[in-house]
Amino acid sequence: MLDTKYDHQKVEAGKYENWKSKGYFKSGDKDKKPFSIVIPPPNVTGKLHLGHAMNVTLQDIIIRYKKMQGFDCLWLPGMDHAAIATEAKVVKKLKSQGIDKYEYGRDNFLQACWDWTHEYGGNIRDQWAKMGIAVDYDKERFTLDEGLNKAVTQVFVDYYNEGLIYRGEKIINWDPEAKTALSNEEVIYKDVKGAFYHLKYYIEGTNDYLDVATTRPETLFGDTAVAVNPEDKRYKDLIGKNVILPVVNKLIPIVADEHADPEFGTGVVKITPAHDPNDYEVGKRHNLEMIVVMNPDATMNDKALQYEGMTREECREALVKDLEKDDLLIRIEPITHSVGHSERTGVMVEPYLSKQWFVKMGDLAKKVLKMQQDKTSKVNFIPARFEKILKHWMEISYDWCISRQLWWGHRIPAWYKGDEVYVGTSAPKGDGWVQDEDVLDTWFSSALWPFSTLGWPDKTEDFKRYFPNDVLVTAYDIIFFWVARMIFQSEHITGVAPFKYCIIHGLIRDKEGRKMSKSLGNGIDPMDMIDEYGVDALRYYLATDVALGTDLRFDVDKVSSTWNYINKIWNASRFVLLNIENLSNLEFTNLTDEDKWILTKYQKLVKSMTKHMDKYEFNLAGSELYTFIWEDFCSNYIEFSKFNAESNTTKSVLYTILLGILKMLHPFMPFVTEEIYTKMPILEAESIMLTTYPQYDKLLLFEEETMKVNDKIAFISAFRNIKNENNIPSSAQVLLNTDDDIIIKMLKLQDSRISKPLDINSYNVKYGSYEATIYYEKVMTEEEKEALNKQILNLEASISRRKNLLANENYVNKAPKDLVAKERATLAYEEEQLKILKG
RNA sequence: GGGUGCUUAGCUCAGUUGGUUAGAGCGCUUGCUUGACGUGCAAGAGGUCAUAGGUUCGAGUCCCAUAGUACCCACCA
Repeated sequence: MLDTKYDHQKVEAGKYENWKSKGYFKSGDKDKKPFSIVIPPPNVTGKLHLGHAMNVTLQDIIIRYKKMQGFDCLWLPGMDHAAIATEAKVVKKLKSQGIDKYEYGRDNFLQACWDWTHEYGGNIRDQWAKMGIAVDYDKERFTLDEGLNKAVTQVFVDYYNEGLIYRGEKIINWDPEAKTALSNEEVIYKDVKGAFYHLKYYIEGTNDYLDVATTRPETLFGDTAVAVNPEDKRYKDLIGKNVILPVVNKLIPIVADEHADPEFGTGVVKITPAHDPNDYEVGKRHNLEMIVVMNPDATMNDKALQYEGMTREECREALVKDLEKDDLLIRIEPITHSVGHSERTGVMVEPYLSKQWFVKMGDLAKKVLKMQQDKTSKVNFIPARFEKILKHWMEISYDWCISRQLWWGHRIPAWYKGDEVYVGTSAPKGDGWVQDEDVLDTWFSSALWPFSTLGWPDKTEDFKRYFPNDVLVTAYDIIFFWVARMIFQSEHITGVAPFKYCIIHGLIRDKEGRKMSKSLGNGIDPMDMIDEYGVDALRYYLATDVALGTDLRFDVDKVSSTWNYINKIWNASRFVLLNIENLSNLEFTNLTDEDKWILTKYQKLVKSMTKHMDKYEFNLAGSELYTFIWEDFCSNYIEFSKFNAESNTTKSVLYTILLGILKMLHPFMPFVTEEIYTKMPILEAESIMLTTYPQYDKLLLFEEETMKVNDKIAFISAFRNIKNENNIPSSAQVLLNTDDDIIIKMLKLQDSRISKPLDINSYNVKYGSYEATIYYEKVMTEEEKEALNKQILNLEASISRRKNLLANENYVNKAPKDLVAKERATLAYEEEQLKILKG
């Protein structure tokens, strides 16, 4: 039997291990229809935060629901090697031991990364277990395991042969801390305080100068031109002439280019093709020399003359001082502008001319846009609006820089010998070939995740059975990084979308709506929540508090009130179990109106729950279930059942409803439902995980009785209202127009019922066919009179509104019939009420 | 500059294909040791659904405009 109190720690203990060891999470039953999800792989060295908790909860709800509906569910778990993130951590760790990465050497370093991976990967698995997620551990993958390495290499080679991957010297985003290239998506723009430095670029052979404004004076060593707009009248005559580059004292041309905006600043731009993406384009158009002025660690190189060896910041300071001394500085104008920073290391990104590998995006993106136009082939986003983010990215997509100057990752399968390049799945024959030192962007491998995890490029059974995936669940901030890339990779490589539905949820913020971050110290560890309130409460809250795609403001009080809800379920179950202990066979003869009422409500609930679950409307599913459990089942049916406790039929109904509730709750709160389920006197299977989801049966609807009981409940409520509002004691005598046992017992009228009217003031209560007169004399206070008047006025207004409505032929003819009928009934009720109030 | 949300009760949020006195949790008021639960029960107060138009018999819901707010993308020499 259940304890008197819900104890989440006790309930959760041991269950996950049991499910896992019994093999309930495993996929592969060929007699069933397949259903597959791949988990968004968390960084192997990371720690699950609330965002992950929400993400895996939603997936687990889907998986458990589909399992109960008879699907062969594969939920494939795994982790991401997270190239730059992991490498940064390992570098830091080695550094703390006094070891330098480069001195340590590639092989040793990689060994250190693997050690780190094995040490931390277990943490994630422990946290998954705490969350209770039904992933198939037999299928677990790692983005850097042998099979995925094979897939990555194959894709690289194929793309190269198709001309979709190329190596070229271009401006890329350089992270001087990690000393690697980054993709545009890995750059975060932040507003920082800076300045426009207005410098004098003297025009050759004159004493005139151009006022050139720059936020980055230290890059002037790489200037190979200044540009003006061809339409700018101020400078038209100067086009083709030269200016003297300050400090360097060399001549550079004045070129005409659209890039220079006459409206912006002075209309003159210095062109540094090797350190600015726009200038790079200008440089290409005008065939300008491209001079890199920095080392990979963003210190100045020999092109910076006497400033060589200084950092960017030191150089700027010293240079500005010197310019001022030489009267080459006009003024410094403070501004706030946005500057790119590395997502991982946080340092200012340096636009940097460098030789890298790229994926040519144009055609791949177009193919995705085309695929999305076809309803049968597209990825369906839920909510649908997020498809626009995908489309937008596909429209603007620039070539993707995929090489990283790191060691922890998939090594690029390219070998060089002099000017020769060889790209292949294994090293070329012959001597003198040297493999590319670089590895691939971590997102290159995760982009293949939906099929590489299933054995592709081999045509494995798993690949044939579980690809394309049915659903992918992720947050909207990852659409650019991951979702978009999975889609174009899959479209090109397999010819189809990687998944049919892409479910997008929001981010978790703190109670004030701020992002959770280390610096603010407002982060909440899901494991702490689980300790305090239990994982069932956390899961239910995360899945049902907000609509899909909306950010959630995390409120501990709500987790706490979810705990109360579970406690309520626990106690209701306790009551039912106490009453059906000796139930051995189900019996549905002689159903009372109340039995029929709850069975009907239950059927309607099943229908609507199935609809919501199928549409991934978990918040709606949650609240309907909540209302049914708390209002219909606990407040009403359980109370009714107390008057019929010995009946085997009542017991059977209690059992049926409780079982159904537990099943429908199970995807949301797996632990407590399992605990209660196993205490039921009749079991469908040894675990609730193996039971089937309730099926809607329209033959079990009893509309007439349902309406009758609805009236009874409304009548009971109206009676209590009158009693409460008027402070009528329980001893007041009551004349009832019905012998209904439920009404009498619910209102506790057994002793105060009378059979004839009394000749004193009375209160009248009426709903539907039920009517009561309560004999209790009381003088009204002014306040009460006022309240009564207000009530009367409201009623009169409502009645007249409703009369107009029902007099409107358009409404009566066009509106659904049952609605019109309901309106008529309400009107009748209101008129009765008015009569009573006017007394 | 382009885009996407949001604005509903004191707070945090729901609100299915438009259907007529708008829901929940928490908070608030009143009463209650009712034999599953005081982590509870019963009753209640509280909203001109941001503003202004339009479509419709009917708008929180659809359309247009405005304001506030948040985020994304681009630009920022």
